[in-house]
Amino acid sequence: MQKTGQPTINDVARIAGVSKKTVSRVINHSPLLNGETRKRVEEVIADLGYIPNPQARALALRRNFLIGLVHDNPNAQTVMNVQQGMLEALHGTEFEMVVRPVDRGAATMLDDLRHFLERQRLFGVLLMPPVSENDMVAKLCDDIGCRYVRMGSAQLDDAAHMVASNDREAVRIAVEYLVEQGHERIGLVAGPHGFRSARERRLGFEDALGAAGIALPRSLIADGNYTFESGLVAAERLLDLVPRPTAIFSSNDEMAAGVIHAARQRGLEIPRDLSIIGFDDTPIAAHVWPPLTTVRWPIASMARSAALKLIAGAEEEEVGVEEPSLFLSTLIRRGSVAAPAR
Amino acid sequence: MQKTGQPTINDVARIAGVSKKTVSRVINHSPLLNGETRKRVEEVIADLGYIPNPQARALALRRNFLIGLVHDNPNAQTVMNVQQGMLEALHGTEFEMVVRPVDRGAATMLDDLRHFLERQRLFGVLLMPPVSENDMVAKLCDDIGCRYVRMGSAQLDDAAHMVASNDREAVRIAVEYLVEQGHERIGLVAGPHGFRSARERRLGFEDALGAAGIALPRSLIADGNYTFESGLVAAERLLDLVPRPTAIFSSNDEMAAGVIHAARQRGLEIPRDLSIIGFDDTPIAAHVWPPLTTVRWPIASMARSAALKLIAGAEEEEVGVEEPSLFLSTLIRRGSVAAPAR
DNA sequence: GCCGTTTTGGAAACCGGTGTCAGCTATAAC
DNA sequence: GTTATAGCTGACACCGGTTTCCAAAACGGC
Repeated sequence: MQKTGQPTINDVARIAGVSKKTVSRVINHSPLLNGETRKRVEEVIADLGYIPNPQARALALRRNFLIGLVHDNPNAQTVMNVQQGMLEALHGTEFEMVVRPVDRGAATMLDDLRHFLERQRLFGVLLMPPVSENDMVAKLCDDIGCRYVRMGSAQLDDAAHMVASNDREAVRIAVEYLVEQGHERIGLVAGPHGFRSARERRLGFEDALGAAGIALPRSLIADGNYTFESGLVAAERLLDLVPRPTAIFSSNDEMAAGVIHAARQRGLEIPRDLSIIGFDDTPIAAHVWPPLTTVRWPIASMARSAALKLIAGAEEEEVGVEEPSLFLSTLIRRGSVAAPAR
Repeated sequence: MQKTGQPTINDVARIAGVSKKTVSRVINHSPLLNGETRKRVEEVIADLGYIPNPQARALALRRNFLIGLVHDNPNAQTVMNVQQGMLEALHGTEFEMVVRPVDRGAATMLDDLRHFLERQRLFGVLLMPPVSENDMVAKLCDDIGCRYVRMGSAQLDDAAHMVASNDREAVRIAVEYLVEQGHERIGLVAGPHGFRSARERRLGFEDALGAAGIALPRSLIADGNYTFESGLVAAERLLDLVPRPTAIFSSNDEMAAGVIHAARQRGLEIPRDLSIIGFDDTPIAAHVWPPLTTVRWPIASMARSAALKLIAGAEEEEVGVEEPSLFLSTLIRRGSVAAPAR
């Protein structure tokens, strides 16, 4: 009867001279346990190096110790930042991270997601934008009974289910900075329709111009889809305008890189001939030339906070502090903004 | 006795009028089954939309349907490419992806990994460079009985456990291209010590110069650690040399972006005054100005292939074709190379 | 028609935990 | 001293699959 594998709860119980159930109580920090017995069991657990089998717990509890990251975000850097924040929160806990990309276009997206959630019985999921902005997905989680936290660029939901940044205000501050520098003809490279972040950032842009009493002709707004190429195309249109805008706010850094590219291709020097501000503060912002002035989006901190919110109460230690649900973005001033040439 | 949840194997058995065991045989494609019975059971399964509970299977089989991605790679884009390739391979299967970063520096790295593998009983793991180059990790997987596939820049192991690219040859071809253009003073921004990829790329660099009969003074080799900043620092040293090198090969794109940055800061025009070739072909390569000539590293395809290797045989359909284990990188010619000024 | 061999299906144990509930102690109240 | 009460503890069923063992049925050779 040689035991080959890892110790089980039965081994612990036998050696400690108690029942499985008692060991289970120790593991789960049940409050109804005699100090004496608990201590003895804990010693045996430490002795054997016993670790509860996650598969067995998952079966018995009808719930896995997995946190899902559901995303359809095309930006690799953003997704990695979120993963990093999540993993930071999960580090040292019994939770693991499962990554689940979804196809926002697909008609079967909701069904696929439902199957995934029902099958895997995840402990909870973190919803990244833009899929997090889809109320149907949140409702699906509610229906199935799967915990979730949404991440986004504006409050959509109660604080228990949402971690948001305040993009509108951050963009307003950034564009006001352009105005302070003396810019009056400022172009906007907007994000894709249907993205909440795109809408909030555009609103912030309009807020700033409105407050400064600067008119915003429709022609100064160019659509993009958050990719480098779309930023390049949008910039080409904006730079063809007469008179040419002296500054451009791009709704994310990758498109801002495209704007820089387009400007350089036609011989414009940045920031002398054109000022540019981006959004996100991905590494690309620091690496382009000139370094990009941009709005730092604290997405990793948001993800960390969201993950902590998700597992709050499940862990041994009490959380104590409530996780914040609103994060403020800050303007990072680098070298892509100057006063307009007179 | 209202059943609320999803159907179980018992429901299927009861309705089909057979035993659990028989249903289990159908699910697992046991060959010893009457065509008649099998068909009836399959109908009931389809009717009920029955899906075997992964947690229960994991417990009974002592093996999870999770594939781990173990990595300590600092490059977000590379990690995302690998994830994408893996997920592509896993799509439509019963496998999910669990991401597990490890801390290469930590003394407890191996122990942490062992605990992770023993606890979670993953089906298998994919090892990304540079941790994949650590033979201790491979040995650990062997000891524990966890399947694994290593990804890397050169063959380290038998084909069943390894998917490799041929960096040395790819770099040789890239540097030969510089030589063909007339460059004779070519600098190298090397990768960090201890990285196999860094070593292979350096060897390829030396191969090309050796074949061309060009001497390689030690001063033309600058160390980097794959980050933008290290590329910038390395380039500053190389560009201070007299005579100045007319071309630089950088062991990855991010450092190449740093080289471009450094060159521009001192007023050099690329490619007129300095030719640059990178490695990886991450998006940054196409987005810097001028667009970077680089070696495309097919990391996503490699990851896809590695994942398929891992799950080969576990899936219903026979794989049939053997997955390739050696991938060739190709030179992507963009705008950062020209003949040296005379 | 008898017996041995092969195919098929069921009962029960098992994987390693958790929940329910009854029973056994202490302690407190009378 | 007896009883009510609360606090621990353990026996047992259960989560939903897989596996072992065995019996029954079907088949074939003599």
